[in-house]
Amino acid sequence: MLSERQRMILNAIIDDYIRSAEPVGSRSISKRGDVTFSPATIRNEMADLEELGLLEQPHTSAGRIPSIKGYRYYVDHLVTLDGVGDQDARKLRTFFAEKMNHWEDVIGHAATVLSQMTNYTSIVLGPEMFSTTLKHFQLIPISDSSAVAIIVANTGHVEHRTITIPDGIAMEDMNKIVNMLNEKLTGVPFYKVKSVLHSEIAKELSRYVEHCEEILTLLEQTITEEQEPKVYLSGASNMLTQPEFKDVDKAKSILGMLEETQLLMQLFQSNPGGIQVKIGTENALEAINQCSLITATYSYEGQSLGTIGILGPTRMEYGKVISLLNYLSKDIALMMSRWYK
Amino acid sequence: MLSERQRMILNAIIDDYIRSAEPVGSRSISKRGDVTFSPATIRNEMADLEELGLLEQPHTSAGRIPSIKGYRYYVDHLVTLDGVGDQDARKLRTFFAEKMNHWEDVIGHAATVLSQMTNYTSIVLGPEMFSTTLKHFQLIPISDSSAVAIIVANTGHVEHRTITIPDGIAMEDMNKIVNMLNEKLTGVPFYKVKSVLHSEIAKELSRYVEHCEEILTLLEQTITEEQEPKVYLSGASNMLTQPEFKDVDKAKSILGMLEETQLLMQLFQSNPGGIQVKIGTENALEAINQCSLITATYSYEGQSLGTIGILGPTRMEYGKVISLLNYLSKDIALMMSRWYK
DNA sequence: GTTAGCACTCCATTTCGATGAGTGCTAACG
DNA sequence: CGTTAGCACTCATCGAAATGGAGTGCTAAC
Repeated sequence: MLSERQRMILNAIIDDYIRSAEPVGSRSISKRGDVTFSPATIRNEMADLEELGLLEQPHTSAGRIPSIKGYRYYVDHLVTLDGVGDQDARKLRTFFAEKMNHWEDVIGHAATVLSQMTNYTSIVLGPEMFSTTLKHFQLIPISDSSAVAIIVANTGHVEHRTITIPDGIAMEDMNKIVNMLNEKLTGVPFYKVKSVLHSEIAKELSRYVEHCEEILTLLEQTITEEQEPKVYLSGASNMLTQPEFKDVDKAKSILGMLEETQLLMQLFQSNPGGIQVKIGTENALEAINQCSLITATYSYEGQSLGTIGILGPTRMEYGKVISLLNYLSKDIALMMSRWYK
Repeated sequence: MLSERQRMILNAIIDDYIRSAEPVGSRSISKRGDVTFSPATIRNEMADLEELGLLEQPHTSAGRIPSIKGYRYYVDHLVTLDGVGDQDARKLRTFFAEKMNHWEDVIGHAATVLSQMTNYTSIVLGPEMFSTTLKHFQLIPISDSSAVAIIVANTGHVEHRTITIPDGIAMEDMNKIVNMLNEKLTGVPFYKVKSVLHSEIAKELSRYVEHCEEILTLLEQTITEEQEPKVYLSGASNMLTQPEFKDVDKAKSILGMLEETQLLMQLFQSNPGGIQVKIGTENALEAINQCSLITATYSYEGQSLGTIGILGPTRMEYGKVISLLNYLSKDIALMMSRWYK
């Protein structure tokens, strides 16, 4: 348990370090105004905080910097949520006022705004269709042997893919089945589509359509095919403004990682809802062991749909970012419900 | 006009410099084997080449590096197209063998492969719908006041957007019009849609549908709305491996630029078809004045559809990249025709 | 418990000279 | 006359040594 004074000092050090990116000395803390003790006293406390593992010393004659544990304590107990500034709020309002055609545009654009406002990197996971329901399913023939399958969800989300139609299958038969599927599957959540298909539809169809099995399998694959949510990335180059990544090799390993969509999705795997902060080595990936990742989920009708996140150096403006993500995730939810008023 | 010997020397210098990224001295050229003159002779020629503006000297006691003009001469007269290596060819074959659902996936994936094979940054402009024709148009209602419009092109390309339906317009009326549009517009190239809409359809409809004007305007907007081609970017972090960008500020200005889709599209504006090489300051954007951009267009049925490009330092392996882009752009065309055999 | 004072540590920056790669010029060579 | 060997000169780079200064830990006094 820390004393009040220790907490003040820890807070002051982290604040300073977040601003300056340089080890903080006892003298500068003493001069800040909010901690009115002499440098010597502060030095003593700092030594204690270091013993507790909350601070570190790059070398004997330097000031202190926060350790991972120190940041963790700061985030859990000390950080003050600044709220969203006037300017940012205005920016967000104009952002949400913009008319956008695609669901995905909203999310993608949100990523851009987020990275611009924070000067960090933003990573946004697009909505998953998993929990939504099927609204419409359709095949549009393109040539003799190929067609475009279009799948619309109740959220207005559209998926489409090109499929190849095997030889010996008549378009008519396909259409019969598609019509049937539409009747039976509309309103069914995607995660149930597969079972409904097998239990209710398969037998009924088999009577009056040739090649039924084959067609059904094809369509089933088409509808249920794993559709990984899209990942939107913005402001990756902001990483380069951080002094901790002025070393090109470090920067490269992070930016390289950011290009691999697969890895990014891994980062977002544990998804308990609400705001989550992962500091330094708390992150699974080694490439971002010097970074912190703050994530928030956005939801629609109580269902968590996707995640928005900010990646920055461990020396991140936690207060600002947490407030912002909180604000934005709620606003996105709001916007979605308005969208389908 | 350069003498044969000068061309050999210029070629040798550029080759060496592309490999090493360091100023090339007369001695190392002399030792390469393909130029059998003494260092002193080579020095004389180098001085001449410098006077011609083809070479530069970072400082008096350093070797020479190619100037923009030097690279230009190299690309126009000297470069040997290596062809595509076995390994790369194999990689491309497996790439094209993969089954992909979306048209866009092919293009996006091509960008990835391209950047991996070259270790440069690849930029790919997705297919434009401009020159394709309309195959199918449809509205799917999502809620009382919103619907998803789906537009399918003859290439299998799908566009969709969410539209808001104004109060006082019945879904029925909408559907009538949509059906009509499908009849009349199928097979019409997108760039003609607007005029056909006005000349052939407007008057005919106005007779038997209420609110005709309003609906038509809405749909027209929906169909013809500027759809900027998507930009796919891959391997941006490869820039950081280049010694010329070890300075973080330079790297930042380039990577920052790469994040702005708008700017990237600018880069691709002049689009004469075939392979195009822009070296250093020949590029419009200042941010890439130290880079070269090589682009190729890919086409379908004679129509140029989009562009694939490689961005790297001016010290780029021109021969390799040009061969590769040439190969790939043709393969994409091939693939597209096979897709709709 | 707090603070002033002081010796000490160690990084960062500068300075300086040595090193060496590379040049331009001149003179000799075939 | 083209080519080449030789040589003095330039200048970036590297390492060692010197300097400065920020910050600490400890002790003793308040």
